Amino acid sequence: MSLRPNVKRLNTLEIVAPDTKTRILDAAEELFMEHGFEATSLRLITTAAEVNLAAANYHFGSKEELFQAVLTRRLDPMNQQRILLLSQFERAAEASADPDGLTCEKILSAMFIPALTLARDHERGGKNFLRLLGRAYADPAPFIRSFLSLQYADMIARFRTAFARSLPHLSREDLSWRLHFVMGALSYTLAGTDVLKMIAQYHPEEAHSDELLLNRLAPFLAAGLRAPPTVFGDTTGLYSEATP
Amino acid sequence: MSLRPNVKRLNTLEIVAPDTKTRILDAAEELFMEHGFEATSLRLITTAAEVNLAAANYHFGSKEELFQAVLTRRLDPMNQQRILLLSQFERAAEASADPDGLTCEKILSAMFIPALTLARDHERGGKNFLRLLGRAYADPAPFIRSFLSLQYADMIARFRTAFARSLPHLSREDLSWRLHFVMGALSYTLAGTDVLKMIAQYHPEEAHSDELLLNRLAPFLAAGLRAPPTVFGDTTGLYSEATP
DNA sequence: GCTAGTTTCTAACAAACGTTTGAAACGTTT
DNA sequence: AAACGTTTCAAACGTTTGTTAGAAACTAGC
Repeated sequence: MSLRPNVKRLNTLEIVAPDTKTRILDAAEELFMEHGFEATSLRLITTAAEVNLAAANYHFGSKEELFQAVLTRRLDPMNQQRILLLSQFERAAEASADPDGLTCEKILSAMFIPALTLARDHERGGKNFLRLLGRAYADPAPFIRSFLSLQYADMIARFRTAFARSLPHLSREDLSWRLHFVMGALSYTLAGTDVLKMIAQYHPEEAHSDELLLNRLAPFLAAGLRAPPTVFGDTTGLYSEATP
Repeated sequence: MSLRPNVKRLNTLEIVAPDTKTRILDAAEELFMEHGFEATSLRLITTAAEVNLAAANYHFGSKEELFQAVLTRRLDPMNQQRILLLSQFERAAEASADPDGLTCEKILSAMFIPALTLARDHERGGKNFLRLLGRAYADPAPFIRSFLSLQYADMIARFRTAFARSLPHLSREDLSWRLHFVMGALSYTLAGTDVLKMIAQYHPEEAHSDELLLNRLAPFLAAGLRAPPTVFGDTTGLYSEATP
């Protein structure tokens, strides 16, 4: 795999600028992150990409399709990498004849590592993309919501069965809720700006901030996942006693 | 307190339409939620509010100030209610001479209940507002970020000390991280559209969906908060073994 | 029925919006 | 050097953008 994908390489040494399509995607990724889908204009994108205005519509059809292309470019490989990593972990656990199978932490790390790798690899692009993803999660536009749930369906289904095997005490409903909470904490953490500040605050010298993050988040979520199941009809009194 | 705040009440019975300021706030709340700050135009807002265009600038000064007014209107009371409820819980625990003080679940419920109450009380407004808040969290615009961190500072500080008392085994750093994760899961859950679908899927007949949500989320997060503290310099091998 | 103060209104500003069209320029293959 | 399919380009379409100035309409006190 090339170190700089989508960059035309002539002869043996000379490297020319990325082609129009890639330059539009790069500029769009940054600007959609900064302003959101609706508020980002094609003029702003094509100007930043140093490309003619009509090139966006020519290569991608419409603004919506461009937005989906920006997401697909990184989201699709990331989710496939997650599935691949999970399968590797499962095979390794089978080979060692581990009676308990995979731990929650292990499954969680199969979800996190591809995201963290993405954030680190593409210097600015990766972090920008995760923040863009965080914005997309919060956008109620129908075409974004249906696109995202379609993109995630396979990967979520795959991890759900893995968690179900690792957490046999949970009902299907409990597992659904807790998977939802896990996704929330993960996307919020990866998309937020506060995490960077927090790492800088406590470990200003540290270089391996991803590992640091993973070692905080995985135990927290694993403990939540392993909590006792919800008792049917349980009223802990947490809610009722404080509300009229 | 009136059942319908900001609604002018004449004599004893007659109720007239809300005043211009409130109508602008209501329309802005819904439209900012739907389109985000940048992509929502003052013309769209004032048209929906059935109010003259210039009224928005006259009453609020600018679009940014209008946005902050929309947030402050509900966020400020909600956070004050959270602090109040936490104080009530603390006094009750002191009165009963509970040796352990407040449980995590109790502190968490002091955070959740005001938010859930908000979502239920104002029929559409409350749910819209929480989703708007979710969007605002994901918006990197500087004036939004600084406004939000200012709005939350007091409330977060208050709850941090409460959690610190309840979780003495956690270092200051561990607590910071886990509070961050808690806020992430909470805001993601309250803002998301998927929660409503999930409740409808598993409990289509149920009416008390807030209590249901609280009874799922609080135990999950409490278990995460109570997880063993991070060991200094610990490398669980979760990260390193799967990355080059 | 006048006055003072508050609120609403019309009108206007230059600038930017997504998309389409048809011509110009490009690199390859006959 | 002609003909090809692909890509880039300038120009234009009718709408819409946040904000402001000043006129008009309203509400209250006297």
